[in-house]
Amino acid sequence: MKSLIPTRTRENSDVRRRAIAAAARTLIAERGFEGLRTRDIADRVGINIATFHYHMPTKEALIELVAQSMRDDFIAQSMAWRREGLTALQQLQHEMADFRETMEHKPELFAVLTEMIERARRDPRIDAAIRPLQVYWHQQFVDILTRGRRDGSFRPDLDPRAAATMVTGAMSATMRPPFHGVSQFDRVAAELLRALANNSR
Amino acid sequence: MKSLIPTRTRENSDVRRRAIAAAARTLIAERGFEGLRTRDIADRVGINIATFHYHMPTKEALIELVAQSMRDDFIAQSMAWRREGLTALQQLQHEMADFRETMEHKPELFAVLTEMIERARRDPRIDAAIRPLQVYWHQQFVDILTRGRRDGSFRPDLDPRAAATMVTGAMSATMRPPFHGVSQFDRVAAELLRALANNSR
Amino acid sequence: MKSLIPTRTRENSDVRRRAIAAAARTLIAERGFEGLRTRDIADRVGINIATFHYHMPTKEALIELVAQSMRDDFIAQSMAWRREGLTALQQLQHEMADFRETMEHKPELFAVLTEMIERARRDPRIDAAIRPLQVYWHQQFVDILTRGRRDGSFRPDLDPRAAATMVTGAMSATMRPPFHGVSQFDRVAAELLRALANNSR
Amino acid sequence: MKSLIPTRTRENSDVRRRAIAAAARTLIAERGFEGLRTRDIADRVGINIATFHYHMPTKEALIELVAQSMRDDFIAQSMAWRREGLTALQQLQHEMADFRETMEHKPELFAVLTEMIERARRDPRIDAAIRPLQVYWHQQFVDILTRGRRDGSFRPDLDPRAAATMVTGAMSATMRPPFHGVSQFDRVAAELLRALANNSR
DNA sequence: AATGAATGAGAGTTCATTCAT
DNA sequence: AATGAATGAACTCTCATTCAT
Repeated sequence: MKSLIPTRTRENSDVRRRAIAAAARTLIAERGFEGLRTRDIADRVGINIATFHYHMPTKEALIELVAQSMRDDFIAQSMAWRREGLTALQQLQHEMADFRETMEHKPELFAVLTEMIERARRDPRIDAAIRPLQVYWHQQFVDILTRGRRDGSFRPDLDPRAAATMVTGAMSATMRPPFHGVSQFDRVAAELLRALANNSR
Repeated sequence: MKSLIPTRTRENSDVRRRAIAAAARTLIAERGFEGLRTRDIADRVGINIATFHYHMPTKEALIELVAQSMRDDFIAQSMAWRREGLTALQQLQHEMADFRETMEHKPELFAVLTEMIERARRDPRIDAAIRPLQVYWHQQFVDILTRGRRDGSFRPDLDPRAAATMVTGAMSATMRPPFHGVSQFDRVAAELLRALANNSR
Repeated sequence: MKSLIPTRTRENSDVRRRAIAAAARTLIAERGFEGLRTRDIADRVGINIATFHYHMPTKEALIELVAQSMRDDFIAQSMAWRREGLTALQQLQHEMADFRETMEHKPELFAVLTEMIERARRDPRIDAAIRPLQVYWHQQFVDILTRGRRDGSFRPDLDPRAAATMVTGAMSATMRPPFHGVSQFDRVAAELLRALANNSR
Repeated sequence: MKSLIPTRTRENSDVRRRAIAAAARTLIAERGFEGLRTRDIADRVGINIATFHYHMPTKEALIELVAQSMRDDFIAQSMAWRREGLTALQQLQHEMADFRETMEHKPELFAVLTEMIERARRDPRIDAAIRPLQVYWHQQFVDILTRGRRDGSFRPDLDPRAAATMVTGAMSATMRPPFHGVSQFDRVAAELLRALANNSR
């Protein structure tokens, strides 16, 4: 049985860490890892730099925390959005709509994510934290495409893994300069649907 | 007769600038902008940090130089590889082969490029230097796809601009973690060709 | 019980700032602005250069602080020395004695002041900080001379503002090379008194 | 017998040195010793920094050259302005007029001079170069005042050396902030004349 | 849990001076 | 006599981290 009182501090500490991660994300989106300063994060949270380090041993740990928080949010989001009883095509369209939604209303998320992907190249810990997110997302498309190929809505010559990379790659391209933005996304999404469609029947 | 004692090399400014840009590229590929230190560049070139600043006023200027050198190299490369008298499909395959070639033998180039794209988000000067490269590359696919659609080798419902983004996006995805590498590229390239092919005839 | 190991002193910010200003003054007196180095100041105060910058954002700010501290000290001094119920002549003699006192026991003060005056020519912030000090000092003589002219102890044809400049200028001349020193001052002070005296009665 | 040809180079070299000294003066007037950079001087003269050092071994030597050039100019000026057959009072008025003239048309001269006087405090070589100039100027007033006291135009209780310091000090005060400018000078000059005048006859 | 003060290590940049031609 | 290239030594300032309270 847990103590009835102390959760207070535990919670507070956790609240702080979350606040720190959130502030870090905002700043990474604004200035990239390059311009990320622990002091700015502390300022944004409204705490002293020493207090920051009380909650966060090192900057490395912070970055890992951010990576984990990205992954957790993403997975949570995906779970929440999970729909049952849809055709493969419908599910694909939903996935695209979700992506579009995020692009429109939370563009910082993508900014942070792309920074992370870049950093993952050199930092195994970031790679470890981010990879599941990417793999999970990719796998969703693999599943959808496999199902859709089976039920005849997608091309029979489809290679699900390669096609999933094609889909995620094409969508991702619309979140990076120079061809980013929702209108670009819409045209690319439409093209993807045509590219996957089974025209032989 | 020249002195036998190996004097410190005195190169002309242009040679030095090129060497500096090259060293900077290598270091950006290795450590990203985040870990780029002017002193390391100077060391790599084999010059004093003051000499570095003799040739390069500021770090900002250096980064712009690198961006420009990327663009120039890319355009030069494209020109060199330009082939005449090919069908659209053949030309597309050549473009893909060129990409694969670079991915296999000069992977740092892509590492630097993706860093630049990230930075372009916040730095208008980098954006200005990099954008032509991206636009040029994209446009080549637009042209190929337009031609291929006309001659019937590609789908008639193709939206050349969107499809070009799809192609470049899918290819780019294979140069970033977690699904990078030539074998991935080969599968994605094959998938792209199937996705573009005109199956109706 | 306190630790026996002499811990690095932790002072509060205000004490440190004062110490920094004092050290800066000494160094300016010794080497002028030309030779003023932040590291030397830090060394003199016994702190790390980073600690220096914790208390002092920039060198510019430091110089302004020094200017302000000069002004504050000067005004405080003047207030402390203020005497009541003296004739104009007596007050003039007191002013001169005060100047002589400072010249003899705190010559650095004048060295710093003259450096500041020189710098004020190019730096509006220093000018703004130093000017009140100069104006205040000048005005004291204007007041004394006006009073003394009225009561007949000074020449009736006296132009108080011009004469005040003459007095301060002559006195200042004895704090700069090549004719500086107290013995020079004494002779000049005596000459000033004769020059101001009302010989017509 | 001198060579008939080589004077060319000698002259050129001397011309260069003079140009360097002139440029240095301008820059000292503009930015003080604090902001004096050899490169700026070279730029102003229109030569390379290495060429500068060909003509000028060190910065120290340059400063000494400037000091000497100031002295030489001053002495030359004084000689040129020397008038014969004037009363002490007339000569005093001429000296004042000359000062006023310089203040109005060559204010940089005073800016450089005051910088030099400040530097002389710490640099014996500058002191050695500048002192003659100051002594010479001072002595001229000593002579005038002595003569004027003898002929009855100035106060009989005049101490010529102290009074000369008073005169030069008062005049110098009008070339430094905060009370500088020709109108200030005019009032101070008038006051000085009244202060020196013999009112007893 | 929080903070003001402190710091080592290093960052980019500057500058008088020198070298080779 | 002139110069492009090079450099050692310093400079101001920054930043993640730690200490003492």
